[in-house]
Amino acid sequence: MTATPRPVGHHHGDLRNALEEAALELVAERGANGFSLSEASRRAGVTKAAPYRHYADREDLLASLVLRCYRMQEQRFGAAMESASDPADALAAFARAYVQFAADESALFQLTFGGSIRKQDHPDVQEAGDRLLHTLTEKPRALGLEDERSLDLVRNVAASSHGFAVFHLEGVIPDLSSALDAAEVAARHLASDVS
Amino acid sequence: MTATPRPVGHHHGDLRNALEEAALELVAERGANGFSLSEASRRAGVTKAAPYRHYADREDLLASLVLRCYRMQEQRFGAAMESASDPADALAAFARAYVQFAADESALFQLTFGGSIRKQDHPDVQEAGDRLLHTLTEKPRALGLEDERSLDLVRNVAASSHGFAVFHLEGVIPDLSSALDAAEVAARHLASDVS
DNA sequence: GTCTATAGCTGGATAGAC
DNA sequence: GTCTATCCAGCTATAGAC
Repeated sequence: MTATPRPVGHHHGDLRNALEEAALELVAERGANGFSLSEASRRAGVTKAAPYRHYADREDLLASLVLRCYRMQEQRFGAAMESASDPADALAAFARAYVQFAADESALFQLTFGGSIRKQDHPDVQEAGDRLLHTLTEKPRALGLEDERSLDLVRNVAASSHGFAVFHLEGVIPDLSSALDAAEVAARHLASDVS
Repeated sequence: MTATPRPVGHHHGDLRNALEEAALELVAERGANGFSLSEASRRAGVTKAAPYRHYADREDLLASLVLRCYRMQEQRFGAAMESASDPADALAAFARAYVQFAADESALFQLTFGGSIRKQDHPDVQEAGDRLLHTLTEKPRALGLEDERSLDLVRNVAASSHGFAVFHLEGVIPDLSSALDAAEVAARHLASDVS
């Protein structure tokens, strides 16, 4: 969104990236469904045959973006929790980072969770999602939580935060600060749970 | 889903309904994007010109389904909270009903929140969503909460529950009972909030 | 690794008969 | 209120030249 995809003429070193950026533009403009290989190729400055050198088909490009989403989340959420010194703070930071990510990367987020791709058909995507969850449990675990408890909490905080993120994007909670705060409050409550 | 849409030949009394049922079938089979007027018409046993007697265009049919979703939610969530005798119980019941609804009516739910329609373009949809939220605040209000507090709580519980609903549908929390329980726990925590 | 060209299909929407 | 017929646009995907 910030990186201008240069008005290219012929060949760039990185068509994959140009196509994926164009795809995100399309999703941002037209909604989760508004993506087409043809239009993305047009915007990347290549013909619509070119993508097939890099992707098996249309879905494959989308799947690549979903993977990118998981990778970015792993990085951002990990960074957000890094400096926390107890599980509650870690989960609070995670919740805020979750909502913030959805706001910052709304196209990617919508694409990942808008049902645009059938994740069952892409084992690597499915697996990346699982791995993300497990990676994120490491921090709270390192801060003293049991394995299973940490996994449960991370999953529940993620779920709850997801709802606040969606409600923010949908305009039900228009104010980002409110959404961030609400997600954090919910996360801290879940973290204090003793059941 | 339970009502077989009869193998019709010509004219039914209720093409609108037949088309909308077919649309939900399509969403269930192919994902939130898998809907097309052509295919829905085919399944309803009419030509693809017929829908235009009932809908301005493709989006109009989808919008009608989103309205149906809001109407059903209003009814189901209202019923769920009915017998509650204090705000916490009401919100707990609301949370469970929210997740249960998503599970029962997953096609309708995905369609409503999967970005299939641009709600901005349909003022009636936007308004129905707002009204739903306000209607739902009545019960907790009747049980003693202040107006603003009730609205905030209902919105936050809805958001949190939404996340659990989505995570259940996405397979992150595969077990429905777990999702229901987790949503309820989160709701009760939010309800006990004093900030 | 990208281009041109093309095949083949599906979908949205309209006009006019019944 | 549905049908037939038709138009046009857009998309996915492949073949073969450069």
